[in-house]
Amino acid sequence: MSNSPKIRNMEEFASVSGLSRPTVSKYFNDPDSVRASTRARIEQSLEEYDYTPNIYAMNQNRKLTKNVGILVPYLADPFFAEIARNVEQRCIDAGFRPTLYSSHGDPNLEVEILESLRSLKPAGVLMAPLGRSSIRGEIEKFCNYVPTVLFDSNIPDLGFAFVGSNNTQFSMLMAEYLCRTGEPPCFFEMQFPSNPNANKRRQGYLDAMERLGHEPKVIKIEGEGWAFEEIGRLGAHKVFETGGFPSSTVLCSNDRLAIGVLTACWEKGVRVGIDSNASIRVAGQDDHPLARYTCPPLTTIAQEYEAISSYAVEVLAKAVEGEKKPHESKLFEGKLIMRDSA
Amino acid sequence: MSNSPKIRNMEEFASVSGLSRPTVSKYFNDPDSVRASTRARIEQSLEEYDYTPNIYAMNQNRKLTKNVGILVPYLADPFFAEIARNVEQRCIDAGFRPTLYSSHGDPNLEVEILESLRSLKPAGVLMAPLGRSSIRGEIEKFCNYVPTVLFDSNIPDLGFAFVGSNNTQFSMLMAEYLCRTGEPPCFFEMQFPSNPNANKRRQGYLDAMERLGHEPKVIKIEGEGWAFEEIGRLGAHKVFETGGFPSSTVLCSNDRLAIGVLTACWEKGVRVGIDSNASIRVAGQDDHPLARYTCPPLTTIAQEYEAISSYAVEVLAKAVEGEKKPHESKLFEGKLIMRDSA
DNA sequence: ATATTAATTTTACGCGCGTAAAAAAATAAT
DNA sequence: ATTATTTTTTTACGCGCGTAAAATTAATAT
Repeated sequence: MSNSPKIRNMEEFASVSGLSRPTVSKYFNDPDSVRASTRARIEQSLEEYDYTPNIYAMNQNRKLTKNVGILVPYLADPFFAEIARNVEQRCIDAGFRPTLYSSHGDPNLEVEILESLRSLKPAGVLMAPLGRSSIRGEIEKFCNYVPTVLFDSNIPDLGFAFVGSNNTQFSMLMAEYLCRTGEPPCFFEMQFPSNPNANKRRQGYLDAMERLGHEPKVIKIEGEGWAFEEIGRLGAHKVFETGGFPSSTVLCSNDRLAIGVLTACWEKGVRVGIDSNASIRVAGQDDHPLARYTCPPLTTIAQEYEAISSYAVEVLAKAVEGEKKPHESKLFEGKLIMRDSA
Repeated sequence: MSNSPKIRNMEEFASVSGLSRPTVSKYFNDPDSVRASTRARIEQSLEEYDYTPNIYAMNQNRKLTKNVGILVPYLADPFFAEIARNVEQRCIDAGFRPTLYSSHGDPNLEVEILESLRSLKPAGVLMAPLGRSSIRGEIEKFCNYVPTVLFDSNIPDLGFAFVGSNNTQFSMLMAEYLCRTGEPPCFFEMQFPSNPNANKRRQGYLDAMERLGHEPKVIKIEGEGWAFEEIGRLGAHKVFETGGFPSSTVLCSNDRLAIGVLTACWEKGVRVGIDSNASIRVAGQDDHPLARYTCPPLTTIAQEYEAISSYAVEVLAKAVEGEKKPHESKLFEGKLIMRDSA
């Protein structure tokens, strides 16, 4: 920072601090591992001399780096961008050095990222897998080498733990609300959902309908990939062409599908909402960042972003420290967000 | 891959390949720097023995790593997520090792990321700055150490080059279209835009209006930060409360503001679009990934994602190779995307 | 076949740090 | 003050690789 001579390496920095290099090295590994007076001296020199240890030399010999990989299936989905931001911040707070990756919806890329991640010797990885299309064998191999916590979407018995939402509860909560306030909903989903959460949500819907004594009606639409809005839009149009929805209330498997349905309704001239001149209600699930801004604003179920993020990082920290325990599956409940679409 | 013994380092790998370590090292730095027959031998062993050079040992002594940092201002904005994905892919194609970062709208974080980036000795950095709130001095310092190409949003004379869109042309194109097809538009923007592109867009609007002989009307709304949809929504409500828009056509500075305006219109019961029973037209700029799915679908100007991405990486590659030349500013034109909102 | 040039191998050193073991010093307990 | 304990210093080695210079080999030209 100052006009002091440039420090070239830890040796020189230790010298100007009046300490030995191993002591300084110890400080950088864990500041609390040195005496308070020593720590103070190092931190004072640090302000004066502006030295940063060479990250490559550090990690070359360290058993464990502080690196943590964060892998999400599709970063262009604001939902994942948002949760990734949360997780990233928690990692920093926990003293890790997070790096963000996206599989961009491609199972091969997902594996490639894991492979390149291994060469970074990460302390741990937080991974939201693609889901159905994920190549389980490869991910399993990875988990044997690197402590991995799965989030958002589960792959049974894989990794150290899974942290996510209680998707069954999501749909049950919404289905109950919709039944209470109007015609019992039909359920709108992709025929082959990319993500196992969709199955849980369908089941939650079916359970709720049975318990309330209504006949469940599930609509499965075609479409592959991660362009959910377009899939929802085309699916809804197909429904309109083939007699329309079996109920005036449509519970979508997720918000992005719902956004597509809203678009299709607009294109078809169908009014959506809860006021008197609307003819259909549409609800989603996830509380997508833009759900508040659809027309009408989307009634949905909010995920516990912060809780999921902080718990996932908490569990990962334990895994990194070598804690052994049976595979845990922690689920957070969702909250109903009532807006004007349903 | 096979049942062959595990390779521990480059020495061993060179040995089983029947070559010397320096030759193998040379290969990994640049496969084309060794004879074809040698290359073939290495690649054959590579398949058989599954060896990857230690990335930390490599980068410790290399003058230049293959790392490239990609920094965007706000990753939860799908527009930036999408362009980041493009840029990332181009970097990989060019043989770099990209890492993605987001400033999350925070100027201090932007600087922090640059600082931590320096310790990674990156070959270069592709940076979309926050804009107005960016701390120019700190970024300038960084650019003196690391070849940096700015994209999306410019900071005058900073970095090796700037690659972005011709924002003046964007607004001119849209303003002309709107004048041609209906009432001349007013311009809707934030009072203190976070991003200099907004100024270019306002100027393009003003120029077009003058040239076409219409009186320009600029509406400046309050709001800070990156929650553009909410800022647009609240701003539009304020406009409605104070006499309404001065024109039945509203050209928004960007799509996210426009999405907020659409929401406000819905909440106010104002019909948006180009059909007979609509009372207002709304247009955006950027072709946000969700612009197609608003109700009504948003008329907008599409950025040349691919062209910007590939040109930015191309220029960066030159900068990395040490090419010296005056600061270049490359701008790409936008395309009008006609939908139902205007 | 011989000289010329380019590619490769040998040899050798260094990078910046982690880390282990033993010796010395500082602190705490008795 | 003496002993026990914790912290720091010394000493020493190694990690996996980059890279320079000299020696060797292979490819090309004459």
